[in-house]
Amino acid sequence: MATDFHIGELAGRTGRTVDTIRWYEKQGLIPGVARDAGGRRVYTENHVAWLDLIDRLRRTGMSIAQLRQYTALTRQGKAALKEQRALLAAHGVRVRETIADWTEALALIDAKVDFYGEWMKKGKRPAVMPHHRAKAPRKEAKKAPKRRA
Amino acid sequence: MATDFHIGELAGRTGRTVDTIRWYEKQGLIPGVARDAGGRRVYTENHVAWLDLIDRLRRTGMSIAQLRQYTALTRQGKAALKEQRALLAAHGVRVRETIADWTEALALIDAKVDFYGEWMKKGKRPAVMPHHRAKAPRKEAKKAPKRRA
DNA sequence: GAACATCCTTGAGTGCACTCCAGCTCAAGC
DNA sequence: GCTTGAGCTGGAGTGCACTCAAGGATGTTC
Repeated sequence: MATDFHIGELAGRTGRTVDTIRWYEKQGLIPGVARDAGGRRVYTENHVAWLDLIDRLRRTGMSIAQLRQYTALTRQGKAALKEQRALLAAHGVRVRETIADWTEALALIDAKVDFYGEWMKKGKRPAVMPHHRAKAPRKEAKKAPKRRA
Repeated sequence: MATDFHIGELAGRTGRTVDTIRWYEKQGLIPGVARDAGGRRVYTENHVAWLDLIDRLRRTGMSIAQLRQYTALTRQGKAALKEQRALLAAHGVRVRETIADWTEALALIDAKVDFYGEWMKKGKRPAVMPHHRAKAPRKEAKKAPKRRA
């Protein structure tokens, strides 16, 4: 294929940095990276798609360690189909839980916003900002995203 | 009030560790902490509610820095109502965006799970796992949660 | 009044996910 | 054939949010 390319282009097309891509590879998240005569990494369209998937999973909270597992499974191809499916399905469950958690948080946030609105309008603190206890005091649910840039 | 308590109980009731609570205070996230004769921190029911709110905000991706800002505003009480509301409203917008993002990711994950299911059933790779390109290649959206315990 | 739990402060250490740097090689353009 | 740019490796550094440890003081229980 004449359409293969080097790391710079992959970085440009996937929105991550060259350093991150190399680091991902070292972490075992990028299978099938060839080298050209000069020792430079050569990528294909498949790598773009793969990085996009990785990105989606990362952004929904999958850790590098889990991604490494998943990558290892895909490397085995057909032989590990069941595990691949299971891993992704389990992640789907976690994502659904997190969405539910965040949706619940949103209700509290919106209620607080309204509360401030009332307070401002009336000039005095409204009766109740009802005790917004975390519903499951001991549940120790998922933690928060980190955002950058 | 005879119902006030020390840091250990607050930790127990809010699900965080004693160290974390002290660290939060140092970060400016816990206003109105009194001390008893022996120099120990004394908390009230309000602190439980406050920590629960903090927790909700943290878990939906608000950084310590933003929480510090918000805390500073609430310390000003009525005087900063508008800013308090604005900060929370802005956070609500980010939460909504993230939920949308995660929901979208979920569609991809479910599609992949189905894809694996088909593959397993048919014994051969289904025609398309359509190119799951990230819709906005350059958008650089929110990053992922961190989970622990 | 001795043991033991709980609290205090200061400061260092941890884990994760990058991110940057130094010093080098390689390829392409002029 | 020399500069320029992109890529290479190994390793150190960063930012965030805790987490732990050392060395003491205080309070409670028997």
